Amino acid sequence: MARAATTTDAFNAIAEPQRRQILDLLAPGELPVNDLVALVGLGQPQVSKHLKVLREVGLVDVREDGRQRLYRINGRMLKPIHDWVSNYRQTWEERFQALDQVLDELKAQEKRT
Amino acid sequence: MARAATTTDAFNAIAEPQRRQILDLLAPGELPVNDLVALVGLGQPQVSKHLKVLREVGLVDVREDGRQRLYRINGRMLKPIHDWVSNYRQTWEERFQALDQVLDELKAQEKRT
DNA sequence: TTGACATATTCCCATATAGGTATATAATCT
DNA sequence: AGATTATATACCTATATGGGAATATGTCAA
Repeated sequence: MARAATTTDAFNAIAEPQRRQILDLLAPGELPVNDLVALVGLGQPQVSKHLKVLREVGLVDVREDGRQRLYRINGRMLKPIHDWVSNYRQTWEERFQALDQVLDELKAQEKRT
Repeated sequence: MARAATTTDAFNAIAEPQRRQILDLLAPGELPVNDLVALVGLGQPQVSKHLKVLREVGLVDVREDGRQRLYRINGRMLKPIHDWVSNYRQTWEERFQALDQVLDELKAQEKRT
């Protein structure tokens, strides 16, 4: 068996750095394809193909405007990733937990005084 | 160019569902390979190969114990993913959008008065 | 030492990829 | 209609993949 298709889910779609960059560029607001082409260092067909992948997993929506296609982000599909990764937050945030505890104690003390 | 190697970074490594499952199984605590083989529906060589990928991107650590290798999770490498995804949280948290709207209205009203 | 157990490695194969180039489709302008 | 612009699609190629099967490596036990 080969690797799962990039269009399988958001996990596979965002494994490609260029596609993450495209999403980052779309974050401030919708953009036509050619603007993305100018911003990403890639040819127009390549950008269109990345956009197709992002479309198929629902990470972007398109709107037609004359001969342009305005792409906009739809981050809802990132939630599963966020949820999954969040389960491991404590693994890298132990220090923060300790800090939180200290802060809580300080707060409690402050209240008492 | 082909797809980036699975060992390129955590993004690529966790695109594979079986590898996410392995991490989930390791979440409660370290496990030897054979336990993982029993829990995942895969052959031992396959599991070993997935573990190799996870090792190479630093998502798991190994400890030798006799003839067993005890694998343990190291979620630090998930933080970049968490950070990147978190930038899009507002996209799926409607409450924030509603809140933003309220704030905008308040601002507009404030200007008018 | 011989054998059983635990894990890693090698070889095989079908498949999807990312980027490149050329072309198709569609909308707008002259 | 013909030319130009904006985007999508088709085709090509090198490459890494994930699973299967067989085998290698290493450790313990009798």
